[in-house]
Amino acid sequence: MSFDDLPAEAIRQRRTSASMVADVLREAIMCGTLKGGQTLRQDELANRFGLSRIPVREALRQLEGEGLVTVQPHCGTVVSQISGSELRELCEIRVALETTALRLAIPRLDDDTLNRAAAILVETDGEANVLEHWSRNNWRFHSTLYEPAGRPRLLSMIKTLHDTVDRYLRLHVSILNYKTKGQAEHWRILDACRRRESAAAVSLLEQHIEAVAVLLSGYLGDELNSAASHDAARRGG
Amino acid sequence: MSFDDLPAEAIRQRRTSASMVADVLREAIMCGTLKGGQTLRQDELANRFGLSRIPVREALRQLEGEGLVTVQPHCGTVVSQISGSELRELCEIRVALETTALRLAIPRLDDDTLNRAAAILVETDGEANVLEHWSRNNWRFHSTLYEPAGRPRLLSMIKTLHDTVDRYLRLHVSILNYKTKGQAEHWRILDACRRRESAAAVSLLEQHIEAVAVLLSGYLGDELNSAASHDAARRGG
DNA sequence: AAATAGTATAATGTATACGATCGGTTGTCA
DNA sequence: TGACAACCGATCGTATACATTATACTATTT
Repeated sequence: MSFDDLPAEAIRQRRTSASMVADVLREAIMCGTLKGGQTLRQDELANRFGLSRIPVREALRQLEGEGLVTVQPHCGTVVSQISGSELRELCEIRVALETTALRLAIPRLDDDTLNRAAAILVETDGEANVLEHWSRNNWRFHSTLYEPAGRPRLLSMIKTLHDTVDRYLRLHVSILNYKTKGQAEHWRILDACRRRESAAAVSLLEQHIEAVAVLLSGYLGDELNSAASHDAARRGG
Repeated sequence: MSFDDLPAEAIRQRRTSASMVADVLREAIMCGTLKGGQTLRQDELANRFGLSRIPVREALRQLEGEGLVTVQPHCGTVVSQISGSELRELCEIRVALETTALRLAIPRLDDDTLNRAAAILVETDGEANVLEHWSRNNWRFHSTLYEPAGRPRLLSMIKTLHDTVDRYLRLHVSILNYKTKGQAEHWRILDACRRRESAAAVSLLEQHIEAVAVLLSGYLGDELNSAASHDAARRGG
């Protein structure tokens, strides 16, 4: 993440500075460079980017709309922090949406798509355990299976959820421990897809996402587990 | 929607002008006062609100983050327009999420909640066919059933989807034609919930939302129907 | 000594002003 | 006559400057 020469880059790419600031901050939040709860001072960001506060403020507003930060009037902007129970919820939502996508996609999966998905898994098996590579290939695999469903909005929502969960997975889980298990699950899902066994594939996918939730439970602890047992505690107003 | 004295109102409510502009514009877009495809000029909005363009720009950025408008650099901001196939997609997503919410909620539905849901339906049956009342009570009924699930993020996502679909429903569908059918479906869903018949309730809910999609199909026409038959046409990059 | 009011400082919110970009129009040239 | 280039108005994007608000510290009072 380079904070330098942003205005020049903006001009080169024919985009506004505000958009690029939003991109950089979004990436930083997703990567964990900017951690949840951290407050963002406009002046500091503006200096760092070599801009005035105006485009920085607009970027922050956009990120607020995306739910990545919370702007508190006169009190600064803080990076959104997700609680354990919310993460578990996001996994539940992922199950609902991703199983829908997979169900729609399976009848439309052609050999080319299946081979591309397999190639991604082979590539992931072969390469070093770099966090960024794993995250990237993880999403590439999932989205390859979902894309044939032909549901762009659904895919976009899934990606947002996936990224958010992934952000916490990166911070709290040792990738070395998870990669083997995760990859094995990916292969099983792919096999079920190959055999066009929709119910089996959906079930495996559900377990796969559920496993992520459990993994996060272990690291984020009590709040998550208690939420699972008596989840009526957090009723929305 | 009053565009006047917004700054004074902002001070009174201890909020920023930008937030209030965002609220007013969001409401206007949701109500259909600002129609999809319409371009929003910053100067005009600023004059109307009695503000400079700065808070207006920030409001637009926030709405962009929420997906309600699209900011095209140097070319203005346009109110997002949803195609028929996208609307159909949103209904599919609603089915996935709302059935999940209802499944989680049914074991937790107590008599008080069921009575409140029934009261909303009785109230709706009794009152005049005013668009706003119907929309409002429609959401009140659904959310009353989902809230006991204790999933605030899920509920929030459902509300966003509900509002978006509702926005088009209002514009294109005569409420007089739909209210009777919709209410009848609501009563059937509530009955299934009363009997704690989860599968039946979920199935009825699915048909209820599906009916909305079909209704919109009728009004938005060809694109929607073609999307249903060969939906791979719109694959996302 | 503790609590409260007042003040100073730092950060945010907004207006004004200027520079940059886009779209349409006009004029010229082939 | 058609196509292309230069101009102009309108609109957008950003920097600067000022107003407002919150926080922390100090001083005074009880």
